[in-house]
Amino acid sequence: MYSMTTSAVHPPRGPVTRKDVARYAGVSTAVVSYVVNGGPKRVAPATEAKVQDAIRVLGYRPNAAARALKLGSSETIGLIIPDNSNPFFSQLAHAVEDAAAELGFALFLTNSDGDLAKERRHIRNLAARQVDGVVLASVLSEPDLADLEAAEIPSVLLSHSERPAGLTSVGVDLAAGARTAVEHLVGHGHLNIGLAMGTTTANEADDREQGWLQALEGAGLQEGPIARSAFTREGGYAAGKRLLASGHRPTAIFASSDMQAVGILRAFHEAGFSVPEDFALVAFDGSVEAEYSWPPLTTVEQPVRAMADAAVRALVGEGRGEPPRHHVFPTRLVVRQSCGCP
Amino acid sequence: MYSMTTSAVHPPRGPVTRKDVARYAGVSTAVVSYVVNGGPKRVAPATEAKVQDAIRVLGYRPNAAARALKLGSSETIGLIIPDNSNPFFSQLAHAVEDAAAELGFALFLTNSDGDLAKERRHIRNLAARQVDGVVLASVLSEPDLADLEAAEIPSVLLSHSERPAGLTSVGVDLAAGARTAVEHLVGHGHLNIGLAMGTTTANEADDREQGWLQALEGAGLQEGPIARSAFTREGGYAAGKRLLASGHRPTAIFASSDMQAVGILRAFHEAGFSVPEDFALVAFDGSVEAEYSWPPLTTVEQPVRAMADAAVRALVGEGRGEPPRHHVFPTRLVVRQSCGCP
DNA sequence: TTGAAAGCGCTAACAA
DNA sequence: TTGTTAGCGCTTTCAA
Repeated sequence: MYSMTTSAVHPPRGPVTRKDVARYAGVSTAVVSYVVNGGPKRVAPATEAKVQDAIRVLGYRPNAAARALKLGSSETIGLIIPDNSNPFFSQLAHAVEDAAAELGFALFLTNSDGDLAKERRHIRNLAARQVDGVVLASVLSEPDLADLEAAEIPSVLLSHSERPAGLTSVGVDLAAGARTAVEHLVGHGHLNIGLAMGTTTANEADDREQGWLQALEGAGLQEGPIARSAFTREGGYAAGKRLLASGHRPTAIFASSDMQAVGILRAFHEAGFSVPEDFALVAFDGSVEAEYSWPPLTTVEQPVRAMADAAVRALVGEGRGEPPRHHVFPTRLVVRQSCGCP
Repeated sequence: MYSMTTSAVHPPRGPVTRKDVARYAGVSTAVVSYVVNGGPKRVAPATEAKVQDAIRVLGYRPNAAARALKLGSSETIGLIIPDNSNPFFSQLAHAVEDAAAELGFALFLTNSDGDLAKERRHIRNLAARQVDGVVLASVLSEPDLADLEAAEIPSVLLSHSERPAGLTSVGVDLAAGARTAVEHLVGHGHLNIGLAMGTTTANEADDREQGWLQALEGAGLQEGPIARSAFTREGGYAAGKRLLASGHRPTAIFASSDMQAVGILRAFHEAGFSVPEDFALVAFDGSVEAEYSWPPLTTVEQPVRAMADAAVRALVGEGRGEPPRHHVFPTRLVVRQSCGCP
């Protein structure tokens, strides 16, 4: 008789499960689990070898959904940003991805496009997907986190300097950063320093404006003209044109984002002006694009990587479960040429 | 006796499950499923109302992990790109997210940073997470998809013009795009047209170089100088300096990416040259940054949104399950000022 | 050191 | 139209 006594000759149909591995290795499914997860029980070296072998031979790959169901955690975090095509946010997303990956978490990326309804939908969706946490760069300073709270999903807010009540957040000191920028302009001898201020859908105060004001007051200078527009290249372009047309034309401008500064640069170039000869310009964010504009932008750099680390750690790292707190990071003025420095 | 006959007075401890809803609404769990998913069986309007009510009152939210386990699909796709801080890829990621969201899929974002080992790790990880498909902008033209194949996860390659054997891919006709760009430069009367060519980790031929060559040949022109460097701003900067130093200095340059062109612009500005007066420049990609450089870049635009749509549809939309094919999209020359046009 | 088995929450086939 | 129920693949307690 040559009858087969085992059916494990060819890999089983469909995906290989832990059961197949157990059968092939001649152990129980529990042991396979212990081997795969390195615990919680120890396994005899010989047994472990058999299991590892079976895993390799069968090409076994654990099913994350089953694991997530059992554990109640998907080892995943969500990120909601206004727009991944904005270099500041794309750098942030990259950093958050890195930080999450280091802890074994995958990253769901979503764009709200500055749309409140979309933001809310993404929050809902992420909650339903049982993410272990969400990093939210909201269009509002007090976003609606009800869905996350109901699902007991921790969240951290990004880029808010004012302390949101009872929420963990990470950001920079916007006012201090802006002040440094404007003081630098004052140091160059400018007396009429304008402001290109970004606005979000929710028309909230932004500390960068305060910082600008404080620096002006500190130097005993009058308020320069203000142009409000979106935090984008287009917004900056429009603001630049308006500033040019303003009755009391400034000799220097502080822009509340690199993107706006890039737009302003374009408006000035088109009008035949040079920066920094005709106008000095200092921006905010410290994104890569600022380094490669012409002239390279002097800008207030946000420590994106550190912020991302802090956010992720607060969510799923050692900071998990700690009481809400606001992490403030220092900014750094990166001096290039747009301010008038050589 | 006042004993309670039901325990549904206050919401149950822990997360609300479909069972709680069923109990509260006085129906079976199956009915709850039918209501939540809108099928596969019809439910009487009155019953449906009761269930909806229970869902609202209890604050029920379906558990995606359980659903994924049962269905064998997580309604999730993965995206692997070299670098989300590169505007071309960040726009692509944004577009892929949009396209996926339209179909109810969430997006895992991962960056390979041009690192082959990292790319492989991400592929593995996405496979383990049972994504329903992955869009891969690989650093290689023939990436290692073994893990995806073993898990029977469909994949599509992005930005490859040569047809990868047996794989679905989407990209543009690089040679044709490059040809158009160079022909435009020829039309401006340039006789010595250089090339700034990007290189990836895997040193593979790129059809943009062919296109440049073809246009030159077609016009009976000699080959201009070539500078090879990374597809980045830094790479372009280095290439720009090399081109400037080259013995037979070109009067026009075709750059294989917007980022390189931005770097070249910087190199030229620093050396005191103007574009397009001293040098004409045409780039490739059509990213937003090209519009706001100075001067604005004439560039070969890739239809990112359409490409993302095609990729996602091939993965999880109507294209799913169809035999592998290569989707080629046409490029469009966006004429701005860097080429010498007014 | 290993195994048996309960059960995570959901879907859908089948029964009523 | 509604209900019952068998798993999906995994982890881990409890027993051996």
